[in-house]
Amino acid sequence: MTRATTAGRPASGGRRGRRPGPDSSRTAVLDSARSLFSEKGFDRTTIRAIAAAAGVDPALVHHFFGTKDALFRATLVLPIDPDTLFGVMDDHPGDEGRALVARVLAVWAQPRVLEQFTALLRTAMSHEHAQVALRDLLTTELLRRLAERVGTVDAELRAGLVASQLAGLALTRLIIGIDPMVEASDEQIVAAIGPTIQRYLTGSLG
Amino acid sequence: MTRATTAGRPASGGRRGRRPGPDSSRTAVLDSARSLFSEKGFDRTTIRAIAAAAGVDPALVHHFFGTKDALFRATLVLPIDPDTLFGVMDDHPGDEGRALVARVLAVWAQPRVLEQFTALLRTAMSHEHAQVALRDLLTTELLRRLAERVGTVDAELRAGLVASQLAGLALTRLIIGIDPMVEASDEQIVAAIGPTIQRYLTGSLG
DNA sequence: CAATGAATTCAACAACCGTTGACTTAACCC
DNA sequence: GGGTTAAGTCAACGGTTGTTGAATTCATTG
Repeated sequence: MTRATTAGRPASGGRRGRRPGPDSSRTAVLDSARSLFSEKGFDRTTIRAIAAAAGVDPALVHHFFGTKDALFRATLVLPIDPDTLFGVMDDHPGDEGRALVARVLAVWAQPRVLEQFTALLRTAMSHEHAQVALRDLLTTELLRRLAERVGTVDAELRAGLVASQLAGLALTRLIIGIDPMVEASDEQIVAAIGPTIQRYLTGSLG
Repeated sequence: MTRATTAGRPASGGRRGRRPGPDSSRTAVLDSARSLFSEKGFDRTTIRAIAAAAGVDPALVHHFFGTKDALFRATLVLPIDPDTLFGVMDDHPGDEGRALVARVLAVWAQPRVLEQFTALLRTAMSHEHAQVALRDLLTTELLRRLAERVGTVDAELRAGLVASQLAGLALTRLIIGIDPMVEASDEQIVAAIGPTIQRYLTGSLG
């Protein structure tokens, strides 16, 4: 419960000046921004809407973060430790695929992470900055580490295939909402997609 | 070469009134709109930019299509015949996965189709209309027909899994541009992803 | 060749957006 | 407790956007 203010619309009564009490309205702005960016994407989210959701004046957003792009970037300090993500693979030799999928689903279950990830995914579709950011994130953080673990000649292609299946899972399950993918249990997803990842990692691609 | 005008910026010299010659500037607007929607998505594409690319006044766009949403919808008369898409599966019994992937790649090779598809995908990320449109397109046109062909009890989940891998392929290869996925040849993609689709269709999901 | 209608442009409106600068109030430090 | 600094608001500017209505020119038909 780090949320300050009741997140209503105007300010606390319309008064001016500094707020009394433990005013962490900076994090309130960040939370509202994360939520709105995640829900509507970058372009359809206005600074005024963020400010209103945080119960704050629009000018305060600029006071804290400067520009809208900067606010978006501040939203994206990702709490996903790649080593934690891939470390689980070491614990299940021969069954890395299922382990990785289960891990990914567990990570997406964290609301904060889910919001950041969907916001990045949504924005990356039409905003060049986010597109580059997502590509770099996938390439350097994900693909590179995966390729290192695989070690074979076609490691990069294998890592790309893994990314493609996981990206498609995110798209159909989190963003677009294809019914059977949304309603399927985590266990069903792991059972269905795990072997695919396993084959992309270590199987034959011929 | 159905394109009219040289697609410059203003009009033909700045004159008023009706243009002489075979005025197919309506389709010029449609082409420009398709191209820009595909490149930048719905929100970041302005009617003024579309008009400029078509060498036409912004007001003409409204004269033809009314609202911006209507123009977008007019852009989306999809030339993908689902039966043509899935018909290829009948010709390769037991190898439907590879056949379907190859077919999908061939369809994406058509510039017109590629533009419409990427525009829809980009816009579906943040625009509710397009999101519903894409979901319905996938669900009724794609999943339903796929499910009919599969016929088993878990047909819907299987169709959803197919959609997830194909959507991820589109995302990484067409939109975000993950290097190994872009540079891979069609044959490599078919060889790698075809068996995945095959397993989702007819294999064991346990 | 006059008349009708459609194609096309011009100019502008109203709304909204991101951003800025001046101002006010509270918290904090010596 | 006075002074400094940061939090917070207000009002407004300049730009862009979707959209509209009137005016103008061409194609077409009788």
